[in-house]
Amino acid sequence: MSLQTTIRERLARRIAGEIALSDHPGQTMRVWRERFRIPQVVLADHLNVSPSVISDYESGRRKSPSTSTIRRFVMALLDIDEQEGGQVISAFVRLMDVNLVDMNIVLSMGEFTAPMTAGEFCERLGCEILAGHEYLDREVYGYSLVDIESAVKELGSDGFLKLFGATTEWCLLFTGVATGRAPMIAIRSQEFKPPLIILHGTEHVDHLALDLSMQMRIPLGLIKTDSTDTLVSRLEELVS
Amino acid sequence: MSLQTTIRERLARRIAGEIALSDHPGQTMRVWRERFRIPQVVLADHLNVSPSVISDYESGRRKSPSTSTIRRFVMALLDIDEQEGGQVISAFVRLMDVNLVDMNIVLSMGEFTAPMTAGEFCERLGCEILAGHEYLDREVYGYSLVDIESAVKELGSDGFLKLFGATTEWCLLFTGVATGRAPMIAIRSQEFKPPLIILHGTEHVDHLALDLSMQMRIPLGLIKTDSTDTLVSRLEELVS
DNA sequence: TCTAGACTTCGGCAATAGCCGAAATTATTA
DNA sequence: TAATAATTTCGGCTATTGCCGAAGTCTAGA
Repeated sequence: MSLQTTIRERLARRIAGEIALSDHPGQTMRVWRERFRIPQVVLADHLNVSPSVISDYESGRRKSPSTSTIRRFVMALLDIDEQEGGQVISAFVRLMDVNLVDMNIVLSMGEFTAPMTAGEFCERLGCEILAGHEYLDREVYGYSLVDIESAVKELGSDGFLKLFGATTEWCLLFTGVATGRAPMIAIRSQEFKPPLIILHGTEHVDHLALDLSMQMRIPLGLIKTDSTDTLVSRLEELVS
Repeated sequence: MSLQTTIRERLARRIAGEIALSDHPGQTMRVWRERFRIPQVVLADHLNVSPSVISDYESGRRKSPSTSTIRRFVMALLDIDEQEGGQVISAFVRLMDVNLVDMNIVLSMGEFTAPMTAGEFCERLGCEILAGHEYLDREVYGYSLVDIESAVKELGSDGFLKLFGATTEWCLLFTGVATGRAPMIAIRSQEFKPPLIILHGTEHVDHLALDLSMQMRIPLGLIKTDSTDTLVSRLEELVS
């Protein structure tokens, strides 16, 4: 069994488990279908059913789908994604080794359909750039939104290593930030650096954080959006 | 959300996912119920159904149970185990951080209902003792059977650390062993040592492995059983 | 504004699931 | 060996699911 197969099986099991345990399995089915960005008609076609069948499930008409329905649903998501290059599967692969999504450390992540520059990304997010203006033409391929408090509590240094290694070429956003220095210090000790760092959850960024940003030649942004949920929504809009 | 809750949720999702994805969900339900060592009558009573209902599911009379059935089943397993001290949940907790069971690194594990000495464990397994006879009175609380080839391929040194840290006071068995030196070298570099090491998969153990065993003061056993599956079965008999 | 695409709603029907309870079988324990 | 406990089998009944297909709604794009 290859590692790739193991990862696909683990992702399948993760998805199937979430659906099976959900109080609203239909809603959870929709969440995952939307994460895979597969239209109902495409999924229905793949499963040899009418699109209304998918809609009936997702809308909750059937309160308790059978296990065979779940299995066919999940396998279809993975098969279709693989036929299209495995984009979503690979996004999850990057982070599953240290179970970041499970532990609510990574609140949201996504790969852009086309890369954009750090400057363009900040502009679309309405993000204030504090440092590293001269590096804003770097390309960014995706983002991970990290809850710094959970990360510090629950990850050892090897976990941080994997977190940062997994997100090379992706913007790292940190929420729940106090001064900004903790994530910058953590990143400084890593070999791999993200192309862009964005902080969220504070009005004031420590000048040490700014210094580290300049020292590492990583642009540093700040979002003062009030709510983490709002930030998650806006980020997810950028990848849809 | 506490870490403990996270672990329980992850275990629930793991179990539910396995059942939902299985070609024979009833069999998988039985496998997990037996891992939790819960009789059908106890589970039925907890779920307010007749024992024949559980038997019907597990025997495959219903080919495709609904998600609500799976959810109730899984939650009942966890609830009953918690009412009895969380023995099975804690056995899984020890190993989930590095996803060893997922990756087929740990092929089997179990906690004894009562601790036994290293000597007694070896005797019940029909295991030849190569070294460390004077340490055989140490108590052993459980076992983990590790596929050394998978472990070496897929674990970094931090993974080994967690593997060995998690199994303190449990016998470590290694299968797929060639000479025996690799696991001994790996263990030598760890702070925590198991009370007993047993090798499987070779007829001859390298004398360096024996030296390391004596140096670390860990009894070393050897099982020449032909089949890994047979070993798994016999180990599982010891914890039932 | 119109068209196309995506999704929803819902009636209807066949198939299957959920469960009871009785009787039988198998396994365990005293 | 006998009693007890655990599990299985199966008929039967009600409830729900799986799915079709038609018609409708909403959104996006030309």
